[in-house]
Amino acid sequence: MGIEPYGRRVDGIIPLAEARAKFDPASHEAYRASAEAAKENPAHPVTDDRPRVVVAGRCVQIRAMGKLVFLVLRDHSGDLQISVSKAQVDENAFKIARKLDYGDIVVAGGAMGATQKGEVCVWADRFEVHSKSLAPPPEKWHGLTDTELRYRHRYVDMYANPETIETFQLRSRIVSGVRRFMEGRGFLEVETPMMQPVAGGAAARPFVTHHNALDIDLFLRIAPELYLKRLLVGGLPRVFEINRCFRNEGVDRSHNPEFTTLEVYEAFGDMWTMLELTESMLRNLATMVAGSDNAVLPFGELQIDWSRPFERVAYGDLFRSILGFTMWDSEKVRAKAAELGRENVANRDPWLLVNEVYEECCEPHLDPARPTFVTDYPAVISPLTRPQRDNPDLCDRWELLAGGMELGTAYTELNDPDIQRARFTEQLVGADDEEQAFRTLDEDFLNALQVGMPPAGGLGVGLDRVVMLLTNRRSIRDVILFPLLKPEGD
RNA sequence: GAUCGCGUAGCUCAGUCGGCAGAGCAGCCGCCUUUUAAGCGGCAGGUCCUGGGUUCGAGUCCCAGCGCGAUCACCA
Repeated sequence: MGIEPYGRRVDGIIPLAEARAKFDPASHEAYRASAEAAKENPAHPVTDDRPRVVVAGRCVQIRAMGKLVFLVLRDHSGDLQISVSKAQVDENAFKIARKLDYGDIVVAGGAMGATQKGEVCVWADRFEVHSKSLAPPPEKWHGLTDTELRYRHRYVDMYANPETIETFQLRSRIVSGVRRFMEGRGFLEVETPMMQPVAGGAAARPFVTHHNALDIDLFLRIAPELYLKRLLVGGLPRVFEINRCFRNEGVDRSHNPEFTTLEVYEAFGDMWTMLELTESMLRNLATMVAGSDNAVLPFGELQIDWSRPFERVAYGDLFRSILGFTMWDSEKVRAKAAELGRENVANRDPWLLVNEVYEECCEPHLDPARPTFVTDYPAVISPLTRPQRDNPDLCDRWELLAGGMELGTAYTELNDPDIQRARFTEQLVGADDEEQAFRTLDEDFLNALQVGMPPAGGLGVGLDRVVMLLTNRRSIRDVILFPLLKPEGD
């Protein structure tokens, strides 16, 4: 047909939703009345004051009715019907419309009007295909439901399932909302190494890579913590980073090997300033998503209320209320751990057993519909946290849980280099061979603490999980554009 | 890593007791100026995930593998 199937630049395109909003019933009625009159009396002038638009989109529905073709275009803003009448476009454009395939990317221009059935549509006088789609389209009624195909061919999922593109548009607004909030509080966004010679700041297996020119192994970071604290030492009092972490561990509905975190450090703050900040930020985001101050958002079967103050409970209080004895009662803790099937309970650190009992027995009792701060964690499981002055078994740390997931953790940072070195060393003693391979002592970080780090509050939040909760997506893969899958075998 | 479930046309899915491989949509052809997942009529479309085994005969039963999902484990 002598046409360029892959298009060219087009100016003046507006989103489909914007075009739809331009529809004006009065001018459309006036046009129809004058067209009717002209039919009976050819001398009657046809007046057409309907708004004119130029739009583009991917074709998702086609109904060809002889000399009239109805099609529905879809873009990031929504769907809009285009009506192509043989009488209103040139011969070639009509032939193109007749030969249209699902998935073609189309430009149409014309008057915003409506059909006899009242469907708002563009009555095209311009019609062009700017990209042919050669791949067969997904089924139009059921859509693309195969989860594997949705993740592997996200670009198809995005146009076949509008809620997918909506989720990622919302994710973008949430992340930029986090950024605005943090900047509004006077925090400076920074970027610290993703490739680290020592993988520190969390207890997780890292990915290993290799730098050829330097001939050294590097680890993809499991946390930015130790670098952000160096910035406190260097004199930046309020910093945050939004970036990827990588953990070489299992994959499930709430874990992807690469994930996005917000980490925050505030000089002269503590776990409580971080708690206030986190609660304000999440309430802020939920209000934005809900579009009202009454921020109750659905998450599966749950209705999570983000507008009320979050629950707060001390780790030890929760422990006692559920188990009926205190966590300092190491005999009962051992007995309970043994009952839960733990091996070798006599020789293990009692606080590690406390935490295992806690995670198995207490965490499931928290109301998943209520965001909850659990405070005052055992010090043993928190080596980067400052122990409490009057009770060194505990430390100034909280975790935030909601929807049955851990959303984040914060602490009053440990800034005593001697205690920090002792903590790191204890960890290394407990490490098995595999851990020894990647968990080495970060001497430079300890050196930074010796230079002197101000007391500080620090925070880490899993942004993917925040997005899950705020957009009501049950799998982390639904909020990560390209989640990790095994390569397709052959 | 463990257990369970699933894998059939481009897509969404049926397929009975082991007996010729099916439907709808998409595609192709013809007709049609008002359709709303669907105008009307016709045609074509297969590595039944892969490899073995049992059987006269396997999409179906058995074994092994691959992929995806769910649950668990791991994840201070």
